[in-house]
Amino acid sequence: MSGVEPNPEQRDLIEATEGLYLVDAGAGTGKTFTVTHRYANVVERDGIGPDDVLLVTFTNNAAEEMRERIVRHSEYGVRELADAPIRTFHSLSHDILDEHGHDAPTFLGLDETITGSTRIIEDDVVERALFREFVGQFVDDRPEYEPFFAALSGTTELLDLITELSAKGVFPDADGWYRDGESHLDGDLEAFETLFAELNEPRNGGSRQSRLRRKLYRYGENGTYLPEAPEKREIRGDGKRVPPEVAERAFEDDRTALKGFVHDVFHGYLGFALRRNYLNFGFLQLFAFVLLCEDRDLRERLEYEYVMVDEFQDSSAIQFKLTLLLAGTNNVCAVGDWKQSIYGFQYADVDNIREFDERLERFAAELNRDAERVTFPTSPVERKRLTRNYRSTQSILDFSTHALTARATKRESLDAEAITESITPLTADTDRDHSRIEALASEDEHEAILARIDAIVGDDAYAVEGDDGEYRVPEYGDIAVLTRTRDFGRDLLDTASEYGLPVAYEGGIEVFRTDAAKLLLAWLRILERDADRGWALVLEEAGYTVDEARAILDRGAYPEAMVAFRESLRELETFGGVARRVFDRYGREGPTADVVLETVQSVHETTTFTRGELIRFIEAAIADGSTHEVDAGAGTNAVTVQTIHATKGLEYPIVILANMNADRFPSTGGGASDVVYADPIGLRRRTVYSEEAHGVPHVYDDWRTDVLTACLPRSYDEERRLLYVAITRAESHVVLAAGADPNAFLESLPVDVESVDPDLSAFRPEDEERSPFTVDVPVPDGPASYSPHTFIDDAVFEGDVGGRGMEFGTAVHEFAERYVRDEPVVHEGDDEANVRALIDSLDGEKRAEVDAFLPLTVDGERVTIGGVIDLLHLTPDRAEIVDYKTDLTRHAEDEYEKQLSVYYHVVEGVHPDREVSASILYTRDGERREIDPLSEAELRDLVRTHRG
DNA sequence: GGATCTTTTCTTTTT
DNA sequence: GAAAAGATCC
Repeated sequence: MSGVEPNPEQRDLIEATEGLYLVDAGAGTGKTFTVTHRYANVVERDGIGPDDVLLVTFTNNAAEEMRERIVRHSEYGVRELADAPIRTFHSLSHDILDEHGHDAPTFLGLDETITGSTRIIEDDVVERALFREFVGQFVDDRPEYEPFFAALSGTTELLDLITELSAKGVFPDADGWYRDGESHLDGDLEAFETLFAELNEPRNGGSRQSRLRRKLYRYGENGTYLPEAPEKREIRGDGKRVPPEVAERAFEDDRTALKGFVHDVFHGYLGFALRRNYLNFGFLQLFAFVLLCEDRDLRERLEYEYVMVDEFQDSSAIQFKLTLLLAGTNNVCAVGDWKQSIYGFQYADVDNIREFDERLERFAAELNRDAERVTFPTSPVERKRLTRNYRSTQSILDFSTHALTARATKRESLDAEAITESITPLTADTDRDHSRIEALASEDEHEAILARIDAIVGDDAYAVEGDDGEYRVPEYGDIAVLTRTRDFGRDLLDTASEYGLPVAYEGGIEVFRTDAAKLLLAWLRILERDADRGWALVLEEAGYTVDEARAILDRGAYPEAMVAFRESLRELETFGGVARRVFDRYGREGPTADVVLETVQSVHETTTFTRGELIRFIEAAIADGSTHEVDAGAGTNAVTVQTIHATKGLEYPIVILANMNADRFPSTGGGASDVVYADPIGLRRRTVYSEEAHGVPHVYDDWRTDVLTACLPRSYDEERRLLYVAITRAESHVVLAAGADPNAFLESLPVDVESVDPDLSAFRPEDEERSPFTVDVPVPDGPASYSPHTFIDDAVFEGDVGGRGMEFGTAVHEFAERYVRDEPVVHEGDDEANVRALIDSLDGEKRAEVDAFLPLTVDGERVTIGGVIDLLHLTPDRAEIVDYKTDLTRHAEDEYEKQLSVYYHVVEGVHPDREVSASILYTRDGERREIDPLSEAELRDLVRTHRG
């Protein structure tokens, strides 16, 4: 941090108080220092007081820090600033609604009111449950929307959409969309065509097909389109690029019905929330925005003479607009750094800062369309920058900029020059530069990191600057390990505690997904009602095989030691006591177990939960992966482990950036939702519900949306910024660490990667893992693919989503596969029971998972139709194909017919002497239906029509 | 260089 | 199940 006196750039900004400013304040440039001084400078003017200056931050912590520091720099004291508007957008909105929001909903055509008792829902688990309840009612009231719900995979997706629209300032009113909301939903054809054209540019100077054409190779392969969908060759064209007219053809369609559906759900939910007397965080801003738009007097009363927004790169569209409505003059100052924008998934919009002028103008014009709401001129915008960095050495700063041009994949092409040009270079304040920037890769990444930490501590080659400015050797507390994912951090933490290294994890952790929590859950279930699901896990943990466990469960003859332990647990009075006893017995100590214990204890103290309710609480916590804050608590001199996101704004002498692995960071792949809202294509749906197809309702895929989403650019910019944020946390040294397969980032950074074989002899692992119960039956080896964790996961799964949920289809499939292969199977619901009954009823040989690819020749071209057979049942003269289906409405029946026909011909080829048949088993009602396979000629025709 | 096939992934967290 | 990277074939 900078010294007491501001540097010239800082001083310049502190004194430039009048007018519009966009400040590019890079990492470690003393931003908070400057902003607080600027604030102090403003409030010291005649006639200006704290009430005239709005200072917005993004977290309550940051607001508090600002407030404290302003007290130090200004003539105002703690008390005078206590009520000063130094706030987050959310708390500001909350206050505005508290005081003036009673009738705000009427502006959206809602009769309900906002009152002082309206709660804010903070827990999204709770909100999701409420939303499900709302949807239940909604479906009853509005049966005409049944088809839309049939084409959706879940309600959460719909709630996510509502959250996203709220953040982007698109909301419904009584009979349409508030202000210009609808234009956002319609998308922007022109912008889309630009995007399309860009992606459709042939590559390599015209000799290679465009990226878009390459992407559309899979057009139609993962779904069924209605017959009027264009064929693949029509979409892809026969040259190097996709025919340009495809853009408009895919873009233009009538989405009145879809928009109507989303409108009614959104509007209905707003009413529901208000009737239930709650708002979510997004709705706070939504109503505050509406109120400020509609109530001119209120707006004029609330307007501030000076507005400063910190961390502007984290703002969303609606927050930008709120800023404009709250500013009474053009004394607006937005401070931020686009390079540190890493909250896109929370709808932070990096273009708010990157294209500030343009957005400012556009938003102001939108707001002023029918009345003057933004009363000040939106230009000129003066730019300021802070370029002196008080945190890192010059070599770390130089290195960090390479992160922004690092390739995310081997083949990614980047305009490195353009990126470099947009970066404001930072200059280190210190002349000293002894930084070590190194990279290591090791098969045992955890151990390699721990070994490196051990080597760094006390080594003066990694000297760090002490408070007195003198170099000193590093301690554990100087080191932070940053990772992309929580999982990695948690695992590293566990490994570290095994070796007795002082490591503390800071941030949210999915405590209930840890093995410790699962063990506790198992014992609670045993206590409650000797539940098999509990015993199964406990037996497995003790080393019993699946068959043994099953036998024990069947007879209810549990090992004596375990029964005795159960009785000893029964005597304990508190949940915390039970947890402690369980963890003691299993030797689970360390931070993760502590958090489970603390959470359980606090649940006991703050609620009147019964044991059954506690079990359900833990089950719910596991199901939605809810996180709990882990308290550092491992003493002061410990290595900090954090996710990169959690580390924002912090700094450490030595940063180890871990988990630079190809399969983790950046993440590629991933699915897409059924309803898509994205710039510039607007609101689309991926699946279409059709009534008429076969006399039975069916769901079809929408070819237009498939084409449109293929055109949306896939960018790894935010991943690069994440890398940048991590590196710029470091004051003195940076170590990048990877496992056996380093990612492309690491390969394209200018650093040598050292292969490491960690020497762990220096570590003394704590006590060998002991089994708390002796195994009193002989233990045969499990099947080759047996994994101890599958048992645990399976046991938890059922509690998970009530035995169903998103993994439902996969679970049944997996069950069958394992059952047929004689692999461990514990969890069994109705669907699985159906499948088991079917398999049991078959004699002869059964095989699972036979890949089936049927090569056909269509119009002289070879096409391959692929699939996976769920079960192949062989008897001496027959080969029967069985396919499990869990949901009757997902696909058109002819799709199943086609699939099974492929299997049929493949199996026929493999088993020429057997009579081949194919059938579908609907697991939901146990019904079995024989399919009459299409001939190869018929398949050929089908391929010709669907072309996919 | 394009088509086809195989493998691997589906995060992050604040209000 | 869907998307995208990477490997392999031609």
